[in-house]
Amino acid sequence: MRTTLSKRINELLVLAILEHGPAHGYQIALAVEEWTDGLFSFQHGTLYPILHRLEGEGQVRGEWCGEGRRRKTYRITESGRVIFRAGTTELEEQFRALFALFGRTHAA
Amino acid sequence: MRTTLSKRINELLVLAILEHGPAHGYQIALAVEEWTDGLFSFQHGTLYPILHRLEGEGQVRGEWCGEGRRRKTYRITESGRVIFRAGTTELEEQFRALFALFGRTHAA
DNA sequence: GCATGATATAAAGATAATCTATATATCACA
DNA sequence: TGTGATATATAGATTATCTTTATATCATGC
Repeated sequence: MRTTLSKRINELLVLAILEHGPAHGYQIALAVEEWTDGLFSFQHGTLYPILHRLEGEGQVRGEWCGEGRRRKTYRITESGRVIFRAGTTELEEQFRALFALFGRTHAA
Repeated sequence: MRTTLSKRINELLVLAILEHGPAHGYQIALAVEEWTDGLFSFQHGTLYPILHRLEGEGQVRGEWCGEGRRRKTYRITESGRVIFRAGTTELEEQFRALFALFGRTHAA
């Protein structure tokens, strides 16, 4: 499975939040938890490396802003948008196949 | 996320196949690949440890059969069936929430 | 003024799980 | 008799997350 399912989902979650507008790490973590009714969540030790990874790959762009308290605001890039759309489509196909199999079994 | 998503899915895949009838490891791997159109698959280095784990937890029962070529046929247990149904239901809820978030973003 | 808890980011180290590779062995077919 | 498919197992490398710790600001109550 070329790259871990969880890893792909985590990255898509971050991109999904940023599709709504710029946000910094802490906000992203809160938004994911809120919008999925707590079914998905991030530990910060998980989230920040993901943000750095996505930034390194050019899918998001971070900018330090505000003085005093350091906050890094992330925005999704055009490349990130393309990857987000492709990724969600692919994941949806995968889960259709998965639940088709589960459903077939339920019926049996 | 109490236990890895991938781990849970992998276990559910095995249980789903065994809900259809007894099978040995190699058959399970083939069936998963076939029934999900190659979207999910197992390396044997992944599958056999999972089978041993599930057996240890009483979700499946394995029995050596046939002489000469060693083949271990697995059957799902009653406990495994209960866990399978609960697990698929839970996973479905989780994915409904996930795709609801993705969809909301698509619309934005 | 100061302690506390929420906000905010980062990175090192432990843990968990899969993947890769290797080993072993049978069977069918050419 | 050699090759490729069938069949299981395990050690070791890799990957990714989780836990923990460190640092720092801000608001609130005492």
